Amino acid sequence: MSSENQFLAQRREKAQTLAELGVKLYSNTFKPGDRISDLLPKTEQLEPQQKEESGASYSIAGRIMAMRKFGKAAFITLADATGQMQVYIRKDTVGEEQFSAFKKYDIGDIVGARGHLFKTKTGEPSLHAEAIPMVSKSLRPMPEKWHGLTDVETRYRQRYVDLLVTPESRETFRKRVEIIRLVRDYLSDRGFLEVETPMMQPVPGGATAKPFKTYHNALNMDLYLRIAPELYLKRLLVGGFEKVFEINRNFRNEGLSTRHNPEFTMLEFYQAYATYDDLIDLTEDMISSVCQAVNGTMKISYQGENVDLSPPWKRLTMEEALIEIGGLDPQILADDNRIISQAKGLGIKLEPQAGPGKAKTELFELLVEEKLVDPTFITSYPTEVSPLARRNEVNPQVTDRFELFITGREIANAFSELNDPIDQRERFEKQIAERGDDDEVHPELDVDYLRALEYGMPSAAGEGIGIDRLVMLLTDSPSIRDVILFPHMKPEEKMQKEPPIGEQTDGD
RNA sequence: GGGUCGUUAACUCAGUCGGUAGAGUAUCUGCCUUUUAAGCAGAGAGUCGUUGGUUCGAGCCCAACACGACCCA
Repeated sequence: MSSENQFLAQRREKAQTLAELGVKLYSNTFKPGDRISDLLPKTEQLEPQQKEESGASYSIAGRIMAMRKFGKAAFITLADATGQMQVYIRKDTVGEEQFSAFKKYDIGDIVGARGHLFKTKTGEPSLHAEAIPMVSKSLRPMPEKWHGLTDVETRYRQRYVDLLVTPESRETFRKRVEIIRLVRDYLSDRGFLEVETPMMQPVPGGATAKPFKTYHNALNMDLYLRIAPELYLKRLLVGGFEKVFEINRNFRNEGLSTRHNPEFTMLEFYQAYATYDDLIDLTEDMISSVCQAVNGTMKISYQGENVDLSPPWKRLTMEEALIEIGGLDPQILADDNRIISQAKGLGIKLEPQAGPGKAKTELFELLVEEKLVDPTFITSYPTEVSPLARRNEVNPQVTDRFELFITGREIANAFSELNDPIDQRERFEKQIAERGDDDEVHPELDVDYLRALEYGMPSAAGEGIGIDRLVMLLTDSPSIRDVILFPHMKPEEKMQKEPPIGEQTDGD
């Protein structure tokens, strides 16, 4: 017998034995009437060794997480979606036939249990089973009960196992669901319409990033997985919807890291007749209230660092941040040439066409970003690095834009939208001229978007929030892979060699 | 793309100076009708990530590759 298959073979043999005893291995007739989280409170009044007076019968279903077998009795720990409960099985209760079948049950099997409630000698709430039907036979061993699954590679690749044995992981993904629901409700309650715009786009726009390319056979055309929904959402403002949002996937064909997955979830929302100032207030209120709802507090800890999300949040212009936090000399900042040479002097590589705005932004990323632990809005981004944002009326070198930083990371990016079609066309063309030779980024003029603007888009402000990063923050997760159920991984080599389960390769 | 670290039983991990591969859990057998990391006795389980190299001899030394983690770009 090959060692690789020792456990698989043993379990298949047991399954075979059970089948011969007349046990259905994959029955769909058992329907649990109760949830474990509902039963546990019913045992609260009971004394040790006391059974529930009514003697009422309950039924639950779940996975066997642990077994403590005796000769003619056993305790098993059963887990359903709501919690865990101990089930007591004894030969003289379930009968000889069922008990001998039960002896072949394994940790990992999904079973039903029907019986009455009681507390054991030690006060453990338990269900005394009168029946313990098999629901689904497991053919693979579960990870060790005490240490659980700590190998991160296995946790990411086999998330189903991780979720089974890692309560923290289940908790993180439950929180993720709740965070998204709260954000959705927050915006819906304020009159935003949730919409869906194309994920496959002929011209990928709305951000500077490398897109994934695909091909539509019937239409005989290239398409790109979207890098942002922005340009479509703003078309909807042209169409007369005044508040819209979308929560969905964006795709960027770039490197992977603890903060980057090739597909990630983005919230974008747009509000007509609003400016970026209005979105500062909304963002502060939304994120802090979501945190309060999910964590019960606004004072959280992220990877050992204390973060206070209580409003109001700090607001600084980029130049103020460079001076106050980055320690930059205001006189250098005021001089275009000196700011560029300062950036180069600190080892920042600037492309030849890069101007002072780019240099300031790079200096900000180097000197300031990681120091912004408590939430901070940074405003007055250089026009040079903000191709879609509206210029400031007083100082056209900067835009009416902010980014929100928490724990040194960008969480949100927002601006008053550019709705002058002439200005927009010029900025696109300039961008393309600068990026024209960069096939990977694939800059292209979105003429339909410009046509839409020419019909007239109301003044508006829009914002994007990286949902994965927000979830990381609110669940204290160090890696984006901890908040994405199935993060992208290279295929594992051995999966190509491993024969499918049930295929007998040994010759006995 | 570069650097550092890791990969040993199903899981969690040891493995000394290069000299026959170890433990706990899990599994199997026996005993055991209130245990809870149940217990007691016994047993089985390994392509040491892969491929080469050095060596009388490699889990250990060297090289390349694969996958992963972290840091950097």
